[in-house]
Amino acid sequence: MQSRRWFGGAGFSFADDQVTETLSQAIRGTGEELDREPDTGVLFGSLRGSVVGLRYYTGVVNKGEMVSLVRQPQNPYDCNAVMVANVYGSQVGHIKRELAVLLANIMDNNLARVEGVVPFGVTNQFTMSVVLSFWGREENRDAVLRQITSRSFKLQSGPTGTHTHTYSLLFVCVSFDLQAVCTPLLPHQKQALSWMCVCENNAALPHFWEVKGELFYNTLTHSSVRERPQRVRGGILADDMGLGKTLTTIALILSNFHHGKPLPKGKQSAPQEKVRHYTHPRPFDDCIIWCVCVSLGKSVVSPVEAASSQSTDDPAARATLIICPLSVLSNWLDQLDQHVRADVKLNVYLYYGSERNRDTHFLSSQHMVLTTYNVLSADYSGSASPLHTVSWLRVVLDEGHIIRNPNTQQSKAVLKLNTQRRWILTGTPIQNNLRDLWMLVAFLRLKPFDVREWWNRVIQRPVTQGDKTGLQNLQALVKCVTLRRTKASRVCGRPLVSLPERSVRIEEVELTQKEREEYELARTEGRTTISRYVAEGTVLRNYADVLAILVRLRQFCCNTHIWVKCVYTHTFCNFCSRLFSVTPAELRERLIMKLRLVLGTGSDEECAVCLDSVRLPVITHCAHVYCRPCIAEVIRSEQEQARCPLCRGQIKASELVEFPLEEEEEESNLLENWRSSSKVEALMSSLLRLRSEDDSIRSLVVSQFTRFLTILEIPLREEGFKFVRLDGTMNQKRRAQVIQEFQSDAPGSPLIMLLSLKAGGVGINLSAASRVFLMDPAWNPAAEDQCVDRCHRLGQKRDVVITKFIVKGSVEENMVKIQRQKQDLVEKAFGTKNPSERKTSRVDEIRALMEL
DNA sequence: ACCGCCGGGTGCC
DNA sequence: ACCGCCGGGTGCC
Repeated sequence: MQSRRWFGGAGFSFADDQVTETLSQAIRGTGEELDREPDTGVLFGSLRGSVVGLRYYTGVVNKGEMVSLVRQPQNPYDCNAVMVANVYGSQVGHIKRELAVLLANIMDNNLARVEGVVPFGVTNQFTMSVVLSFWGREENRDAVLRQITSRSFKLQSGPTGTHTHTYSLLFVCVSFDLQAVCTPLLPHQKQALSWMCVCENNAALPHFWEVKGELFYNTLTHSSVRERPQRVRGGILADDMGLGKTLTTIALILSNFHHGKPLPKGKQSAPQEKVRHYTHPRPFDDCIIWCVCVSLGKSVVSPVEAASSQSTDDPAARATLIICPLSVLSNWLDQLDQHVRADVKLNVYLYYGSERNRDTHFLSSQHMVLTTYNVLSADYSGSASPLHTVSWLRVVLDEGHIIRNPNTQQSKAVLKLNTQRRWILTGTPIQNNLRDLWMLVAFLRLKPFDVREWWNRVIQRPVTQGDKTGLQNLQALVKCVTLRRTKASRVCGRPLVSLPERSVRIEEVELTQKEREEYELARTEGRTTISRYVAEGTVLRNYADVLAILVRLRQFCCNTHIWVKCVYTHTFCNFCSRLFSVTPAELRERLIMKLRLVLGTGSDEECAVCLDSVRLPVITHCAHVYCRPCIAEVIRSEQEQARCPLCRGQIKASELVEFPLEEEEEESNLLENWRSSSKVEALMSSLLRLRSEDDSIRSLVVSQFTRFLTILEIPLREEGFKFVRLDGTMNQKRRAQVIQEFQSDAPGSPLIMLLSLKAGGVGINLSAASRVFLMDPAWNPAAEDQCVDRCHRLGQKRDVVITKFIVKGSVEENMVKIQRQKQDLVEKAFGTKNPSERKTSRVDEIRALMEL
């Protein structure tokens, strides 16, 4: 098998797909190490070399095109061989032997990443030039330089040139009538629907492709392919929360079943029967779709190019698979009930629960199958996954930013689905980092950027390094697959939705003298510890302690009783000074304690590897918390040299400590010693005043600390408020009940919902509330916004008033300042900071918080 | 390959 | 003639 790959005599050309496929696999790697390569290396320099043997291969390259270099240690003619391939994985040639020795050495020892660009294109059939640039860690620069000069090559400084391009815009106007959806679509929803239909049926390639003679030319990578590149059939619907992404998607499913034709309406066809007859006029018969392509200042009006049916499409595929977080499953069912006409028989199957029907024929025969990311990845990890066997017409990822980390099982499972059309629904396409977007691009199979290398080289690195062209390329790329409107956007000069006003007021809370004394005591203690770390430069190494101190201060601002005394004494008196002079059992116990501290209090800690909130948390011996899969991947790839990404301390897989199964909290203890606090009083007086003024107004009371919510239950009961509670510990069924109860306008339904900030994050609709009390500031201002959006959304009839309680002269005031800076950053820099910058800004943040 | 390299043919100018 | 030079054959790794 292996030897065959390199077998080929003179004059023999490799045209067969098998080889091409193997090569592209070689470039892509196994998929296991997707996220490992650092994008942050520095450029050591570049040198000119030559590619030889062009006439034996079929890969096409153009002037300025990027190529990838793939080591071939098994090559029978030269174990130093370096193969050159174009963006599509077709082999172009080999690096000339003498140079290959050098590259092999550098690549095999991981001294630098080597990237190739073809400066002039192909001028003859035998050889061509290639500019090789070397990227790596600063500490490897000397070694690389030595390698290069010792073999009498010369490294030039500076990068190779890039090109700019302008892109044409696409405007689409559609008018049609939807018969199966009983809810009239708002103008912006119709616009989204028509855009989605065009994305699914239009065969035109994205604008960064140009037809040049017989070839297809990619203006971003400067590459050409003979085969028409597979276009994206789908896209990203990235509208703000509450603009009706769910409804629009339901309308899409009903109206665009096959090649722009709708689902049959009325009587349902038998499962096996192919749907050919439409008993009603098809909405698209009355549909006028015109594209106005504005290109270089000239307008051309042309009908949308009809979809050329691709031979690989399974014509029998008709089912749409919807994947969503558990928390919004019920929302889909509600919306279907609400918006689909009663006489439309839509086969919807909820693929959830242990009794789910795994029969693939059954699943294929549905119109819609609803499931969750967890069910999908659970199926995927087993043998023969039903969801991966079905040939889907369409897969929709709801809250698609869930899969932004490509290392997770969920993401891997999602990528392996077999479908013709792909959609991502998300309100927040970029949350932390540009990297978030890659996974979305990969899911959509936006060629060639679904291969990590091209994404990194054309988009990620240029943008991270502040290259304007990179940003333009990114915008062009995103634009061609994304529709994003905010509540402030306008259609035909009118706002998309006229939502009621939303105002924020900050209520400053004064601590009582006793509270102030306690707070100051804790603060002084914390400052001493942290300033020691700052002086030693060990803030990150002692991150868990620092967080613990901050959590403690933040909790003191709410109510001193949230703090669990025993944790405090252990953590601060024995533990923080020395880690290693204890027995393994003690160490383990203390690490678990820290882990609980970091997570259990509800602080929204993020994993420094995936930059997402921590999932499956583990703690290292140096007391840093990561997702287990993320840190396991680091250890797997770096083996014995594995170091903690935050403090560079040595880490081993065997020394990762997991969070033990959730123990029941001693709630009684919390309630027995109950005492009020200034913040509790401030909230209660607001609520009482509100009730006396208008007892129909409902409120969300939001905290990051679930224990604080528990504390608040006491005075609420005392004052006779009817309330419900929604937090992360509740299962889906319970959540749905609670939300329904709160949203219901039946007499005696609750006026208040106690909501944990995280649980209030995505998807749910709490439009019954028009008051939001944010009890404590969050690290991440976007989390607060998202939470407020639960009620400030479509369906909200009243003006929304948000009250933020901030304790005067406390860490909370500093958090608010940092929040503002973060907001600026997001607006300015598109939220693209690389992890090392993030880490330093973390230290700065901590110093700002503690006024050090 | 409008090269470099190899090796055979050749050999004053 | 154990050289230089010429020109044909040839050519990735």
